[in-house]
Amino acid sequence: MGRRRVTATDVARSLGVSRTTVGFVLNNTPGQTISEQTRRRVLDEAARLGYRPHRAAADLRRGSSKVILFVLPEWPMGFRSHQHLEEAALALDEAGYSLVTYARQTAGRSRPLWELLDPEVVVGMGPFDDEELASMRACGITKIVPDPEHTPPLAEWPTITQGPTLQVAHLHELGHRRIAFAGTADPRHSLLVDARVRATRAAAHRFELDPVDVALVDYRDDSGGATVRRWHDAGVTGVVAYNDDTAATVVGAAIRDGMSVPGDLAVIGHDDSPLAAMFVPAISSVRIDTVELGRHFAALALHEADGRPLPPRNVEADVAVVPRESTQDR
Amino acid sequence: MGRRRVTATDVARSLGVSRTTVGFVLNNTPGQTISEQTRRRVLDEAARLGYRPHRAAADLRRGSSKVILFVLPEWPMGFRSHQHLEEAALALDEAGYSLVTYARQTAGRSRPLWELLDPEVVVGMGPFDDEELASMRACGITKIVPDPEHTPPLAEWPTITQGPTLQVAHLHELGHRRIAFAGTADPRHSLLVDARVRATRAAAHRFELDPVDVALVDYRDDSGGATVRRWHDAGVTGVVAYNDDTAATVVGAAIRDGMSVPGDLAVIGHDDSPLAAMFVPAISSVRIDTVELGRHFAALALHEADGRPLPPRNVEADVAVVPRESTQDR
DNA sequence: CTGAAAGCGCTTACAG
DNA sequence: CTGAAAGCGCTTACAG
Repeated sequence: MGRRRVTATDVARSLGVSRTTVGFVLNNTPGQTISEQTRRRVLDEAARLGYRPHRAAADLRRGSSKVILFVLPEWPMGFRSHQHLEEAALALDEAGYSLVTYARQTAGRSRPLWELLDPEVVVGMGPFDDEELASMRACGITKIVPDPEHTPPLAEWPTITQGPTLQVAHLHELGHRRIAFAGTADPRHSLLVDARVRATRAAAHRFELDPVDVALVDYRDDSGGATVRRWHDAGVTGVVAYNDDTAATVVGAAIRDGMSVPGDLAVIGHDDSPLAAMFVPAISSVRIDTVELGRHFAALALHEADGRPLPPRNVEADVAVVPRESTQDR
Repeated sequence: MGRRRVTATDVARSLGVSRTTVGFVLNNTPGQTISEQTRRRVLDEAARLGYRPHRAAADLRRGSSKVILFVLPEWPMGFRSHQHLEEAALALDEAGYSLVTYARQTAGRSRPLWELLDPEVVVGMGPFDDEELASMRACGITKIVPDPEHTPPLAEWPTITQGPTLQVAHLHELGHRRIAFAGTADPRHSLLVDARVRATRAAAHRFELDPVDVALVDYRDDSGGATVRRWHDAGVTGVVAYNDDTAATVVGAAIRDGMSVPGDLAVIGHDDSPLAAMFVPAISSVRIDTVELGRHFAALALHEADGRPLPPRNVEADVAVVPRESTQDR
């Protein structure tokens, strides 16, 4: 039990071959001509002894870690978004890299994971702020996705704009001419709220709708009620909500205020979370399928890591409206 | 930009002192007598050159990683639970360890993070299954919390039983004699559902309530509706829900079925998530404050890592009922 | 087809 | 108060 770890030297000694040979076999080093018999013997013996390469030693020698760090956005991701991480992990695994995901510790003063892991590439699912970039550079990390020098604003990322565009299209189709946007007051979301506001306004403009009023609501106070009354008085009939939580806040406020949903106010959320289906009335939403997105991020990371060809840019996610009671009467 | 990394040798050479001295200063090695002046010069020069220790080299030499890995439970944690991770990270940071959190990749076949990081201790927020334990042991990881040999079943962890106990007490206080338990059909939650069912039954027994019927509901089908009708026919008047999502499913089903909440059926959730406050009617819940829990886990980890005194066991979290409309009429 | 050997950057016992 | 040196386990150029 408490015996020291098995090293490649142990495997070599036990077999009477050299460490080098063992190394070549275990690393599948190209350009070497190890007899099939030796190869098998090494592999079998390594398995028998329970050999596992010592990561620190390999990293030290290699000079790099084979780790790719995915930094999750500061806004809590919808449950569905996690599937694109799985996709990315698979793609990177095949390429010999390990994907580690990192949720920023907002409050904690603990050191960011990139200091600890020496990742070869750091991939952000949203932009990095200056402090983070400085910290990465201090660690000698130069491979950063998206490229900090040429990151377009979030509001121009196609995967960000697709959802709001569909939300507006849905309301437009149902005959709404004056719509409003409801965001959350939670500051972690503010970047994304901003981006979706812009996308919503752009879409409304394309559909020649009235100017879009924007309000931030908080489920813990009456901001929802006040907002809903104001919108109603101003002739707003449709609401694009930042996400399903926000949509629920707006719908809840409207109902508590005696309005009918969707009669007086139609509301569409974003993410198609379980909440949207559970709510009474059930909340229309937008579902984003992000499997392809995961592969895209993995490809970007590999491009940075070892110069593989760049994947095509501007990937569009697979997006669909999920119509429910909050926009359409049964 | 592209210059190679700064090593401790660089710092020593630049100052005309030995590597050893630099090492002693940088590691704050106890029992050494470095002059304050030298100490300052080393520290300043290291900062000026932007020296950062090479983790892989230090790990290799030290023979250990100074990493403690927290494995998140398979059930998605409530947003509030993350605060105890922050607490733990702080406590460990002070002790010279780094905390890394790891969310199991359920679908992906990617390798678990303990293979990659060589953590000194792996801490689970719930029990590990046999496959995981085998994988850890194959990696030479022997320090595992909770101790796989002596882990009481989840249903006996005080932090698990407190919530259901309060839920039952709340319904009992309101005069309910026949209650039921609603769990989720989502398999990721099944362990925790089980534990809470047992705690609920135990509490109901203590209060001398009628036997507790248990049903699993799924917001995507009519299981909620069928369950609610069955319970109503059986004289059930109060429902302990596994969490707020489940509570919302039950409340939604009851309302859609024409029942009144809490008149015909009182429902209390668990976690005090935003959803509980947003729902119409607002859902009573149980709030668990887990800050102390974080420190507790950190202390357990440090005990394993370097033998610090064991913290007192059986910590109770700070728990409170948050009464809302779903159990009490306004 | 296989082996002897260098060296990654660090920590730390040992010797002044 | 400070330094010369060993060695952690690995990868890989080089030499047979």
